Amino acid sequence: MRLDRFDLNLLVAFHTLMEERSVTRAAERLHLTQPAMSAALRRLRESFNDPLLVANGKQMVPSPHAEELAPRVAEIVGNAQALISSSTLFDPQTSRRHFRIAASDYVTTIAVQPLLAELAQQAPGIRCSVIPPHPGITEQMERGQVDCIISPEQFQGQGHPTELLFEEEHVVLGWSENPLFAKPITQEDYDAAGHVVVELSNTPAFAEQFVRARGDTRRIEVTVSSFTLVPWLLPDTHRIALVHARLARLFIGKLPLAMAPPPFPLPRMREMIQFNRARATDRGLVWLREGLRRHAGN
Amino acid sequence: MRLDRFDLNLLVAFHTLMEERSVTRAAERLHLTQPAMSAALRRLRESFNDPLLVANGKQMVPSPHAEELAPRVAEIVGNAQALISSSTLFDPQTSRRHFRIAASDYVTTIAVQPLLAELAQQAPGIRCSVIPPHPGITEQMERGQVDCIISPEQFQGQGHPTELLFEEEHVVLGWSENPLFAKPITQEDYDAAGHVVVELSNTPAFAEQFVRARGDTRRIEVTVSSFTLVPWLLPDTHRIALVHARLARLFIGKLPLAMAPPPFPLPRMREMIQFNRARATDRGLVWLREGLRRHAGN
DNA sequence: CAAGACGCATGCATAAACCTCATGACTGCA
DNA sequence: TGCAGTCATGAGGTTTATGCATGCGTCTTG
Repeated sequence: MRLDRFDLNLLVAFHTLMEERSVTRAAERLHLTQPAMSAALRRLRESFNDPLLVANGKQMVPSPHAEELAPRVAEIVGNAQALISSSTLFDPQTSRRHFRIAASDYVTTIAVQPLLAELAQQAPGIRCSVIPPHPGITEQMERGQVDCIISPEQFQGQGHPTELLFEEEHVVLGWSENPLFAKPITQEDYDAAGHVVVELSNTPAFAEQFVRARGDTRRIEVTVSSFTLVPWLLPDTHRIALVHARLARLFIGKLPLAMAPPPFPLPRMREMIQFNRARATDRGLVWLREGLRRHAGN
Repeated sequence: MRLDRFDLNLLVAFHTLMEERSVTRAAERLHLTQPAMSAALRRLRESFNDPLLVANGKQMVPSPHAEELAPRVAEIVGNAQALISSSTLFDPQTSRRHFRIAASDYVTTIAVQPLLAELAQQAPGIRCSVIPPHPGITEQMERGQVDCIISPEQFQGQGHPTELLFEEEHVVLGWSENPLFAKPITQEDYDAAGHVVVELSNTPAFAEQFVRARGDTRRIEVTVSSFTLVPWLLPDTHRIALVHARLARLFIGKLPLAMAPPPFPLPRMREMIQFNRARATDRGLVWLREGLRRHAGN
C-alpha cells in the first residue's frame, strides 16, 4: 500500500519539520514523542538520500534539497489535509485538533470563552488559539495558519465565504453613580462627557468609526486596544464609553456600572465569521462555526 | 505522524481501488495480498464513514461519495508520486516498479528486448509492459497510464519533452536467392518488384510515407501491421521490402535474406523517446531512458 | 438446477514496522 | 564547570503486513 515503498505519512513529518525547524516542536505538533520524530527524520533522510535538516548549533538548518522539496510537499499535505478534514467524520470527543481563530477580545469573551467552557468536557483533546485580527490576517488564513476570522462585516476581506455569527447593538456605559444615567442621555450630555474609546492596530472600532463620521466634538480621555478593558476604566469616574450591549450586560452587576441607550441611532453591528473557501466543508470547522453561533446567540 | 489520525497511505489504496474497481486487482498492482487490500478498504470505509465501493454482482461500484473523492485523491497521489520518484533514489536491483512503454514491435526488438535481457539479472523485480503507439497515446501518457512513447520524430505529439534515442537508416531486404540483389538495385527494379509494406493503425510507416510522397508505382502485394513480421514474408519469393537497417542485420544470417541500399535517397529516421513533462526528473524514468539509449546505440 | 468458478470478507499465527520510554551525547549559556 | 535544551539511539509493546484457510454471495455452465 506504499508508493514505491515510500511511507506517505513521512511527508506530514517533513512538512511539520520544515515549518518548525525543530524535531522536538514538530513532534509536539503531531502528538508524537521526540524519538519517534527523530526516527521519522532518519527515514526521510534515507528515502531522499539527503540530510534535509542539519543541526547548526541550536538550530536545524534545511539543506538546499529540502528547500526545493518544501513547497511541493506543502501542497500535497495541504490538499490531503483539506480532503481528509472535509470527508472524514469530526469527533469532538476524541479529536486532538488545534483550532486557530482570529478574533477580538470582545468576541473571545462573548463567543469563544463559552464554547471553550463547554469544550472542557465535550472535547477534552481540542486546543484553541485566539490571535488578534490585524491587517494581513486574510493572507495568513490563505496560507492555512488561521482557521477563521471573526470581525464586523465592514472589516472582512474579499474572496472567501463569510457567515453571520450574531448581530450586536451598542449602549452607553458608565459608572453607576454617574448622574448622567439618571435620565435619558442627550446628545449634549454625550458630547460633553469624557470618553473611553477602543482602537485596534490604529483602526478605530466599529462604533467609533460611526461616531467620528457624524462629526466629533467629544473629549477622548482614554484610548485602549482592548474592549474588555473598557468597563474597568469607568467606575469612580465620569467617563463614559460606547460599548457592545452584550459586553455591558456581562459587566453590569459585577462592576458598579450603568447603561443607557445612545442619544443617536447607530447601525446594528453584524459580526461575521470568515473561513478559507478551500475549507468550506471541513467537518471540524463546520462544528466550530456551529458552536460559536450557538454561544453567541444571545 | 498522521494527519488527524488518517493514514495517508490509504489514499494510494483508494486511488488504485477506484482505478481497478477490484480488490484483487488493486492488491496485485500494489504488490499486496487480497486480504491486506480488503483490510485497507475496511479502514478507508471507517475513515470516510462511507461504503466507497459496494459489490454489485461481480463488480465493485463506487458510491457517490467515492466519485467525489476520486479526482482529488488522484491529484494528491499523482503529485506525491511525481515528488517521490524525482527525489528518491531509484535502485534497479530492488525496485518493483512496473514500466509502461509505448513502442512499435521494431523498437521493442531493437531497444527494449536487449534491455529486458539485461534486467533479468540487474533488476529482477522490475516489470515492463509494451503497448503499441496509437492515436490518443499522448493523452494516455498525460493521465500517467504510460511512462513514455517511443516513435519517429514525425509522429511525436507536442507539449512534452522528447529526446533522441537513436537514428536509423533503411535498406531494401529480400530473399537471398532473388537475382535483384546480384547488382545494385535501380529505381526500375524497385518499382517493378512486389512489395511488403507496414501500416500501423492505418498509418503508413515512416519509410512508407516517403516512398509514397515520391509518387508510387509499386505493386504492394502484402500489408502487415508488424515490422518484425516482414522478414518472414520474403524468403522463397521475389518480394522485397524497405526495412530498418538494424532489423535487416538482425535477420540476415537467421533467414535466407539479402539486403541492398535503396535506389533513392531516404532521410535518416530519428527515433525519439517522449515522456510526461511532469516526470522529467523521475529517477526511474531517467534510468529507463539511459538503458534504452545504451542498447539502441548501434 | 446443480456444480463450479470467482471475488470479497474474515480469522489466526507470524513477522516487520513503528511508537513509547529510558538513556546517552552534544551544544550553548550562566 | 554545571545545567538546560535538543537530537540520536537501544529495549519492549501496538499496528499492519503475509500466508493460509474458509465462509458467503453471484455469475456461469453443463
